[in-house]
Amino acid sequence: MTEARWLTSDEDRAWRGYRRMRSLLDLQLARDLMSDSGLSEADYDVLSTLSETDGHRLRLRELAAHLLWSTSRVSHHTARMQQRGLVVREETPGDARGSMVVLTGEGLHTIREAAPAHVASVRRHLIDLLTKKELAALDTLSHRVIERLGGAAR
Amino acid sequence: MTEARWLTSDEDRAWRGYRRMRSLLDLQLARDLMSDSGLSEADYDVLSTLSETDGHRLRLRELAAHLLWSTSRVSHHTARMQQRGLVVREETPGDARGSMVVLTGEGLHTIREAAPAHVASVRRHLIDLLTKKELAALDTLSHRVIERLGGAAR
DNA sequence: GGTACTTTGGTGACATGTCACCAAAGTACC
DNA sequence: GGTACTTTGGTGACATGTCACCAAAGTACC
Repeated sequence: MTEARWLTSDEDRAWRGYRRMRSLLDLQLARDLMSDSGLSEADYDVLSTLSETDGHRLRLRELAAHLLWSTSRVSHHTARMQQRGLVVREETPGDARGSMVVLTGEGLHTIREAAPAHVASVRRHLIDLLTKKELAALDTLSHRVIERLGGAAR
Repeated sequence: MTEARWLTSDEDRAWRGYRRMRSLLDLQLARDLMSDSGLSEADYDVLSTLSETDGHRLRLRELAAHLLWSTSRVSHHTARMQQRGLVVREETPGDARGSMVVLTGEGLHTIREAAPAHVASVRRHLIDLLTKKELAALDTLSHRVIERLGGAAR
């Protein structure tokens, strides 16, 4: 390791701040989302990812790649969401192994109802608290980190 | 709601970037930590929190407050860590309900061994990728968000 | 010191996520 | 078209986290 072994006090402060923001923000957004719409963050992510695609459908493996989840997790989670009527699985034309996860009408309705309150929550607890410069810095630095982690941003 | 209903494209880009950085960084740090030291992030957080206190001990409830965990979660998790010899529970003098979670010698040794590699991982994947200004912006904005969320930073 | 209320931590049932493994289908190449 | 290999998605066992609930102890106040 050619890098310094410890964090400077500025670095440590920023790192702890980031971690704490991350935890608190997560908790708050999850609380708001559950009380406003009865959805978990996982549910919301699945629904919103699907709603942004053509035909409101994705192969299970692609959905997993978008969400950065294992296929196993997607398989289990969508099975539960299917029980609740939010998605269905359909066969993939041309690949008999394939499983398409498709938004139902109810799923689409659910995400459309849930989105405005969720966006408001994100604004209230994060976006509206940042200056233009901070927002720009967050954008730039996060995309740099993503790139280094090979995260082929969507 | 007096706020705008949607995010502008700059805001949306920053928000998605933040979320993706958060997920990728978590996965990478957890992977590094597990392969370097055999610890989960939860284990690491418990050990490092305790190691920073006087006497390397904290009442269960205080530990929960530091970690932003439920007492139930701390109870379950420390029971498992006790099995592995990393912590023990002791009675609290002066409060017969109380449970002190105390780092064992092995727990202290474990966190001391684990810390340098973890710090290096944090540097490599985040800190060293940021400019001075970005680091300062991250510090400032995260503490502002924490404050609004009533998160009485430690 | 008795009564009502609060705090603390634990527990078991259940929800969610991970891991190892598998079967079926697809692909490459002869 | 047969053989070896890869990809896809599912499954069950298990690890981890959440939730509702409880018992025991502590506190306040008369």
